[in-house]
Amino acid sequence: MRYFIDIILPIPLQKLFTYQITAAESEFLKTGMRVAVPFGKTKIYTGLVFRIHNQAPTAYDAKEIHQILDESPIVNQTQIDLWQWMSSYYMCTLGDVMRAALPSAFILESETIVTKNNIKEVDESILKDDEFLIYEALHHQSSLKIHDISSILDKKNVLPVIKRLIEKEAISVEEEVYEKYKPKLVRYVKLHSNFSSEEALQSLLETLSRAPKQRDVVMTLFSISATTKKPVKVTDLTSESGASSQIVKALIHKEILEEYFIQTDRVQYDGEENEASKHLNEHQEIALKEVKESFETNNVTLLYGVTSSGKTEIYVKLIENVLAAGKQVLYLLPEIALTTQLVNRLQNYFGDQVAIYHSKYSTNERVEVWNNVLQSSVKAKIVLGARSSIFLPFSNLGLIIVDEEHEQSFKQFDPAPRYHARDTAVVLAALHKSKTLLGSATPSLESYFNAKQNKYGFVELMHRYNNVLMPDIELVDIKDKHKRKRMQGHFSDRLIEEITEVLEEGKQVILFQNRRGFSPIVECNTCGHSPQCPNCDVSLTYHQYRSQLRCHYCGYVMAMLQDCMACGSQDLDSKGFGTEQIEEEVKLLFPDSKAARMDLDTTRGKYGYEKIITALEQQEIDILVGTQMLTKGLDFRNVKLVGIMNADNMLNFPDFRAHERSFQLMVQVSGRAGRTEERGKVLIQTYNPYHNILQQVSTNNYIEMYNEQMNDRYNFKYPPVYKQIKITLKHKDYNRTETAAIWFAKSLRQFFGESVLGPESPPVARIRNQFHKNILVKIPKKQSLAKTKEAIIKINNSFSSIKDFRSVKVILNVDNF
DNA sequence: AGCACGCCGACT
DNA sequence: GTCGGCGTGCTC
Repeated sequence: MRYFIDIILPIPLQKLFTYQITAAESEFLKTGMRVAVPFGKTKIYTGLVFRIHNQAPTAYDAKEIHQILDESPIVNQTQIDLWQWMSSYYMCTLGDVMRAALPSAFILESETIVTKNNIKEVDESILKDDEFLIYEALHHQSSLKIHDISSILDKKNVLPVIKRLIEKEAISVEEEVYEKYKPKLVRYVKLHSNFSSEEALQSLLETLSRAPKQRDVVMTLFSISATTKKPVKVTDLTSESGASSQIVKALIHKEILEEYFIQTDRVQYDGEENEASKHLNEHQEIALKEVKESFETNNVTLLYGVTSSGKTEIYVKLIENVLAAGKQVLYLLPEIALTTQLVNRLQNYFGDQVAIYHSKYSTNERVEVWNNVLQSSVKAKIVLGARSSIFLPFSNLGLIIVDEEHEQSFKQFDPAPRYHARDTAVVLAALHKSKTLLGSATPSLESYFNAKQNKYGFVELMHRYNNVLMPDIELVDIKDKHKRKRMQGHFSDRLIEEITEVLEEGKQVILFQNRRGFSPIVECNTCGHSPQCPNCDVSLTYHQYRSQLRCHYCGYVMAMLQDCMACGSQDLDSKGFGTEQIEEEVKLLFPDSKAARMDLDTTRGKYGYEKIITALEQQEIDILVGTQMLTKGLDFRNVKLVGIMNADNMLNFPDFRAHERSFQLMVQVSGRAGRTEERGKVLIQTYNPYHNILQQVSTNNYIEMYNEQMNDRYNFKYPPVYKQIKITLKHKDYNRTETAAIWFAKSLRQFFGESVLGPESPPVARIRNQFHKNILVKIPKKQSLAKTKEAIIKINNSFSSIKDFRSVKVILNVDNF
């Protein structure tokens, strides 16, 4: 009997790969364990065991595996089931899903290691110059990596040289796989065992009397271990005794102290233990009861609670119930380390049972969380994380909460798998036979639609906590203000009045402008030329701080121009405005107040975001200018006024969801105002105060917005009424992209007729020197999604068998919103 | 996706 | 003449 395994490789290939194993290996291996396998001519890849069987492949000889990497599975069957669902629903390969799911430290790659061939002496005269250089280098170093060789020879392609050296039997190469995850070891010290007896200790202290500093260290060690009765960390010892690490080193060297290491988690919560959860008010109690009732008949429930209604407290009560039943909880929230505020709250209630998982975590930190979840450790009873936390190895999930359910950052756009974490969470919960709670103050149309169709349960929470009034929203017509010359820069007289008043009261202001930088377009007043990105079809955005022009699509940067590139005129003007410009105007208008800015440029780095939030909480900032980052669930006690600088640029965004998004964004930003006793104020500046969406925002009328938008969605066949798949073609040659797109669309029309839209060039037709074309397939509810996808895959296959089109990249995006 | 192989222009 | 550019095909 022969044994084989089918494995998933982290590459975008549809097929699984079959390798040979021995009988013993077949006993040991389980689905979900990692193996290192040779792949292609040289490389060694990490694969995940999918299936163990006895069917020998017919078309080829299966290779043997290189190594088994795990003692027990790191991925469970439920996860594999989820991966399969994702790969079929989102039209990507299992390898794509695997790559996204596993922390990168789990996916090892081999590195080619070059060593000297010691078997026989090499006649150095037959070596050419570059060959000799490497041969020579190996006399000093026992092994070299490809990268080292590149730098020795100072050229990119060194493989031919290596090949020649192998032929001359001067060197040999091997592939080395190494573990990327390094457990964090903390250095501890204790008294060397030589001095365990009373006399030895006595004589030691005498010897040390002539070395006062060393004596101090030893005495400090005694006092620390006497008070804490725990192992003593080297860092604690040095800081307590004030001695340098050199002295400790010397003591270790003299065998007076002994060092040892203990493996520790990188992320630890060392705050206070459980604070009892808060009492719910009557509205929250009712909502909680309704959610529980809803879960009796529905797998998914939508909790629609206005901003500041205290949804979190309801979540906390539900989490308590699930924990009491001995199950795990996944709490999903939108991207960014917005977590801080919520993390603190949850840790106050649940202590170190809360684990956190998001993109700013290092790969080592992720492995630790993964392992804690895998072992159902108490440290990971509750996982709080961004979209990728749906991939963690839960074994008995009791509840998934998707907070701020409407947020678009739950959808991954690039790379594949292009999944929506909210929808995937619903499937994941179903696999665990548990429940999903979606929460939002501005539900996405699709979730509200699902609730209305009775697909989801529905619970409302319409009272703000402490009965704080909803903010008072005022629309300011800046067209009129411009006419009457009542504008100063981008500030209307009304906004200035309100800001002044709020600042006098000692309260804070948030100004929202959904565009970063100083101004998006720089234009020459003489010839009208404006600097464009060389790689993308967009004009460069002026960033005054650092005086640069930048492309927001590819990251291209150049110094700000002194004179026009086309005509040399020095009369340059900037059109449009971003957060930077607003911040500057604030500083001019309110010189006595402290202004700060929060956008992608100021929140880089692991703690960039937190710093600004803390400063705002500590009231070190009076006026905060920011992009949509501001909307993400922040809870500020002292903010009384929110100003939206320009509502029109969001409303006019060319996307079928622009109106829905604008509504959500504006309601969410408005919710930041007046979260305590006092009623907050919101000013929205716009050229078109009669726009329906603005009217609906100002009256907080979600239902009216929903009905009106749904009407459009019905009429124009958009989601959630129709399903939709977007196909994007990319290539560096415009004509080829176009012919390819026309061919693709034509083939699609043969199947789907009028449901196919395009091909169309997106607003930014070229990004990073690649031309884009979009085709949209609209799928009526009654049309089979599976059959549609099958047809698309078939078309895609015949597409890529056409020679001219093979180099055109095709991106399939299911539910591209 | 990588990576090797193979075929063409621009340099020592 | 080689170096390195990229188009093509394959990976158990």
